[in-house]
Amino acid sequence: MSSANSLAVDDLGSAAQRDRRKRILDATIALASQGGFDAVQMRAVAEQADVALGTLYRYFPSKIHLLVSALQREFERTEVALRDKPVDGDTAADRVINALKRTTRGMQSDPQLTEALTRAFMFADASVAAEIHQVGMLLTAMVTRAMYPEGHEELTDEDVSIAQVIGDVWLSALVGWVTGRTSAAETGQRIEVAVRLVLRD
Amino acid sequence: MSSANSLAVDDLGSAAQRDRRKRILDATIALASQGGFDAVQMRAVAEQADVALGTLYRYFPSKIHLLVSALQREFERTEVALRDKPVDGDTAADRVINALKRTTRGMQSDPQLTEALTRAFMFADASVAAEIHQVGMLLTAMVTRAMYPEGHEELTDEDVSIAQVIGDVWLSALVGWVTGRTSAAETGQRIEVAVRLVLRD
DNA sequence: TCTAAAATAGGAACACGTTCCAGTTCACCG
DNA sequence: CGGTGAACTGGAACGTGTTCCTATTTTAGA
Repeated sequence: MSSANSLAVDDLGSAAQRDRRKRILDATIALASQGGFDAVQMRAVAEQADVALGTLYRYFPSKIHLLVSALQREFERTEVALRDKPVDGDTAADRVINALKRTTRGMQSDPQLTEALTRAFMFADASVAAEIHQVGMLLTAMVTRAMYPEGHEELTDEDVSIAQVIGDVWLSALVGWVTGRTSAAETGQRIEVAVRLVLRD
Repeated sequence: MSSANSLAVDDLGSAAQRDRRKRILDATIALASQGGFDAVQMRAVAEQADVALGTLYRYFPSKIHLLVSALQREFERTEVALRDKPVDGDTAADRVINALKRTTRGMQSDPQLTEALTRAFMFADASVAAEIHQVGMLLTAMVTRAMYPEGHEELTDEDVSIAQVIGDVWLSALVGWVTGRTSAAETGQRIEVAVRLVLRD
């Protein structure tokens, strides 16, 4: 549980290895997108990625690690997209709401994928803490960037706390939507209300 | 999936059935308390509750239903306890913080149980929506009661939104603690910061 | 009290996540 | 080039959630 993880973090590896990793994550996303969490079966992922089951487990030590890593990759793309094409809005609250709505809309356009990734994220236990933490950082980074779009100097503790609260609400709202308890409209509403509560400029 | 659930909600049933249900939930809590989510194995629950496996599934259609129902029962007890012995505090924020801290402290005194119940709650899918919704209602009820301790006439939409936001943050913080990402102290801190953000009297 | 229906017991069987192993291929070093 | 260890393949095997089936017990109604 300490050595052996030559691939654990973002450890390079050969080009062939990077390619295998990519194929695995691609297969994961494809299966999740089609059938959600239950459809991401380790044997199916291995087959579709053209690797042996044991190899799949060498790259990702569990189904949850696999899905959270997929979520991380998707989130990184989202973050880059938001960076390339920043949201507009006159106040911090408006910008944050727009950023989250854009992201949420993207996820809601692929409900099965969102269900798979969200449930994996929520189900993760302590062994996935590192990956979970990465995703959390990305999320608060996206929120704080929307709060302060310009190349910004310093974030206060309160800024970070606010971003965390917004992130928490966003996750809970997403879980509510994924489990069919709240509609897409209600989800957006709930996020907007929360942002306006904590960001009263 | 539509009829057949004569026991789904809180449907009475005979005294023997109520007793079986209680034994099952007791066994669930005992096993969870001792070994967490993984220790709540359906065969073990059935054996400890002195019930056949098929009977267990007649009462609770899945492990997640079982654990969320256990969470619901625990939460109902918590809610009653809070009602019997209301928190004190001069402002709504103080009272809410005290109520949540008391509850959180209770859960943190049994980490394995909390891990089991929290993870089940977060992993639940659409088929558990009803039970999940109950728990959510209990949570916001606890928060709004702390906000307005007196027999209160009306809650505004904003009151409910505020309580929801607080509940969301509390759940996220709990997940963070359960997965070992945040310490107990940080968890309390995070909740307090959020409450003070949304409840500025 | 007798009988039909519902509930329960007991346990086999299946699905999928996970582990493990024997054999093969690949990458690098001398 | 040959050898050595790591990585990979293919697949068997195991554990636990879930389903299913038959025999037995309990319950409710006539």
